[in-house]
Amino acid sequence: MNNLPDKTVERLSQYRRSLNNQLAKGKTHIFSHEIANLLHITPVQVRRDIMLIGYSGTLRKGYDIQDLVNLIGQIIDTDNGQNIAVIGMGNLGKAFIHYLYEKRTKLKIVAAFDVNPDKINKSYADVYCYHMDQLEEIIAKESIKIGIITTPPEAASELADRLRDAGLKGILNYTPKPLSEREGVYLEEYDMITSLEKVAYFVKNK
Amino acid sequence: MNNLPDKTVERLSQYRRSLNNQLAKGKTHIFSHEIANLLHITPVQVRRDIMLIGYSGTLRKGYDIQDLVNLIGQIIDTDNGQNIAVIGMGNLGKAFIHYLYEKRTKLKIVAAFDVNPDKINKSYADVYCYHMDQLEEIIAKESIKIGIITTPPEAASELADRLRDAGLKGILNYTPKPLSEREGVYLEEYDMITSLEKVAYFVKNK
DNA sequence: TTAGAATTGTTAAAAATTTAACAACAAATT
DNA sequence: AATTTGTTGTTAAATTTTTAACAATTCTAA
Repeated sequence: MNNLPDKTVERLSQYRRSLNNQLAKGKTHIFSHEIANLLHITPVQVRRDIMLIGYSGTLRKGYDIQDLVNLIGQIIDTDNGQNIAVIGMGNLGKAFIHYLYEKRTKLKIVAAFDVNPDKINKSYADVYCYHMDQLEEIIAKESIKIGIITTPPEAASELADRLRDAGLKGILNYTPKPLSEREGVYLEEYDMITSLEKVAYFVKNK
Repeated sequence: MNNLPDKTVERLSQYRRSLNNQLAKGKTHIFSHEIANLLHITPVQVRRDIMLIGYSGTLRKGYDIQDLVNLIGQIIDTDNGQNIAVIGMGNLGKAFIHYLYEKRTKLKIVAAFDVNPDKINKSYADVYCYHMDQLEEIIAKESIKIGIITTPPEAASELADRLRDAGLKGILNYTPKPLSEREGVYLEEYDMITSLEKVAYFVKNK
């Protein structure tokens, strides 16, 4: 199950969350068009994605939600979960920590880093904040594999080097300054202003 | 200039920011491969995007950065800018406000809303926070056209209705619960956990 | 002054992603 | 029992997005 299209991977994550919500409501089965409505995509796309991961529903009864959730978990989670660090304990860093707090997910934020003494040596939503100097030490100790960079943009590039050298395998860069690729590190960029400007453009032109 | 591909629109926003950085460094011209390096995409893609917006560079001299910035502005900005509201003054809402603070952009966050008395009737980075009850009133007064929803997910759907009824044309939904489409409102969803899970998947499988 | 190198603009090809079409079949209805 | 309806799984078509290829042109240097 290692050749899924990028877009399918993104949707699997979304399917799982919606499906978990449905489970919580006591639903046990769901049709492709119901999933599609939840995420406002098309039913075909849902069926196709589900086909790609090799799951089969029951005709006229739909998909067993629990089974599907489990299978998606097998595909996108690792067995023991993955440990994550947040670098930069600003609003955005806190937002991430808060987001994952108490969520049933295999992804676990196990450390935060900052340089501001007001933030260091305290916990926020059970995540302890260390001084940036301890980056390498804590990454090794906690076997952290993924880092979320939420510092000011000037710091990002040097940090990415340190993270790579410390053995991280994935970086999610939330600063507006794009990073260059580093061998052996999967890099995902996200820029909040781009999203906003995209909305602004389509508001203007549609 | 109203039929640009989605992906091109996203990149234009990124080009502009990088180009402004270069301007600030005193550079006046830039080659397609330089832009490409800054954003780690290919030079062809840069040239193609620039072709699509109808700009021409000078052979062997590259693109005039200021001209290009101006043109991108004409395309993705509106003449008088667009007013934006942040709904939900949590970490994420604050992160957005902070992000846009003092940036030279036509997008302006002119109001924030919350229900928490600790947050209401105060300013954060020059953005005043109102009680949610005043939503319609302030949207009308400030002619706000775009809303960023950063509340807890339970509140999102009802809010989207109120925003639509109040005349908003674009919604950026940052809560993990996808909204359904509303006639006449451009909707962009973004989910932080999806980004993370995507990174986790590719870390696992590559 | 000619040859070589660098760079744009654009058409065409390739790759990725989405959508359509429909056969297969289970359940519900007549 | 036959017909209709609803739903999946999948192949094929369509669309969108990216990449390749290269002619045209300008600059540099021999």
